[in-house]
Amino acid sequence: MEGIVFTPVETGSLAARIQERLERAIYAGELHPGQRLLEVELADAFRVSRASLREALRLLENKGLVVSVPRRGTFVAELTERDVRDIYNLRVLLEGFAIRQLASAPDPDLLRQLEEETDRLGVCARRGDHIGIVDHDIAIHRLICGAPDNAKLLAVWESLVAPVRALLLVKYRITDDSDEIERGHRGLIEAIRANDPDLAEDRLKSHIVDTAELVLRIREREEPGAGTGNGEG
Amino acid sequence: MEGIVFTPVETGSLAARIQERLERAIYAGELHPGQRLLEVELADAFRVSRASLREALRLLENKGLVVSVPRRGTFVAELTERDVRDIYNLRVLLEGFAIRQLASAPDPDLLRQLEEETDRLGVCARRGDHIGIVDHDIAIHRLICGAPDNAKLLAVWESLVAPVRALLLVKYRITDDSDEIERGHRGLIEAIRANDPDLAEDRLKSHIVDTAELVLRIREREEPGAGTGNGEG
DNA sequence: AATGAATAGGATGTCGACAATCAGACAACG
DNA sequence: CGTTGTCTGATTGTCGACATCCTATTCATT
Repeated sequence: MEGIVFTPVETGSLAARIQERLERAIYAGELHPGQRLLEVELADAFRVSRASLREALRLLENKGLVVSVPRRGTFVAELTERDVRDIYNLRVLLEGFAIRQLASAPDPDLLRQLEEETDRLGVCARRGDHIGIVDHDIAIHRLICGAPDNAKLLAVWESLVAPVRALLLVKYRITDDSDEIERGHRGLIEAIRANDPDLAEDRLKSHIVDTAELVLRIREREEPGAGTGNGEG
Repeated sequence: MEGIVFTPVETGSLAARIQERLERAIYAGELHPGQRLLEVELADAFRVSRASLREALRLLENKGLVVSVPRRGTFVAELTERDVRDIYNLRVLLEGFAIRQLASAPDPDLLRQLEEETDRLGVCARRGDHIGIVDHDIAIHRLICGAPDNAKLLAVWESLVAPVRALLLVKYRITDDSDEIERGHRGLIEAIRANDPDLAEDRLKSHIVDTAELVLRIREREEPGAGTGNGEG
């Protein structure tokens, strides 16, 4: 009876399930940034009442995937170039702090988990499984952020994960150089294992900044007219 | 038509107003940490429907003031010692980053605002106005966090402000050494104006850590049996 | 032609009620 | 005596409908 970890029991909760469906739809691009989400229409589509759907929208709002303005409606969140920069700068700060602590006192168990995720990341990369790549990429960075054992820090990081996921999907839809993808993360682990906080932080910073710049270039190429979205919700 | 700042138009929104009332009640201690919030009871008290009240609870949940577990109910959030440490460590990270940027390139206008708030802080301190002290204390740190001009960073900081406010109320209910309160913040401004990022970050860090330790001591003295609350919401 | 008001349509805000589910108490059984 | 099963009261989850407010069109006026 010890060490056993149970998978979370089906949370049920209509709102939670709807929230997940909508989240996937946003990631899949079925719902475009800026698009208005009509409550009655969606409630009808999901065969639920507006009350449940509104609750789902609230959950989405907490995750930062939609923004709702009173009496005006709810819209799929738009990420301006500024938002992207803000998010990545914040990631540099948070994850930099985390990886620095981790590299100062490497935890063998955590290192093993990091390598496992990176292995899976490599498999997905070679397979061209973009969604899998993103999942494992995020999992790696989540592990890093969990290192300081600061629940609040992790929670804050999680609040950024939704837009980050959307951005990574954009990135990996274009670039799927499997070697490059894997190499970047191996370098991080290497620096951690080497007990070198400075190197780890530097590599992490480069890693994140490079991604940000790449994502911004892709966005600019695809949607030259973007950047007029709202900045906050 | 420039420089004009409009006061936020009456948001109306029943849920928002209820949320504010509940928030104040929590700060005032009328609702104890861990206390269950019955929907029907509260809805009845406010003379609104459960729908509006549930929405208000969701808003509170976003602010981290309550935690709700599905099918079990909603409870006033409890802060464990661990939570306090996590929050203050995170503040050190966020505000340290912010004040470092600010001290690297001091903005005269921002400095003026900081001094104004500190003046008001001093007035409240000498007057023994605890709530006012907390308001201006928070306002000062909010200004600092706004320095990097990173909306996400500020948003994340705001997500910590509710528990921080609650903790500061605890602190200033005990210690109202008006000189000490004002001096701490003057030191920060001084370091910023001196264009000394290292000094500014150091002083900020001490300032925050000292507060955290003091708050923890007060809590321990007042509620020796605390610390069994949940850790996350 | 441009501006402003009045109106019609539609979407969100709010409400009260029903249904599903959980906590606790109590009884039955090993 | 401890454990399991059942029942009951209470509370959250969900629903459909009405009220309120916003948007956009239309039309009169300058």
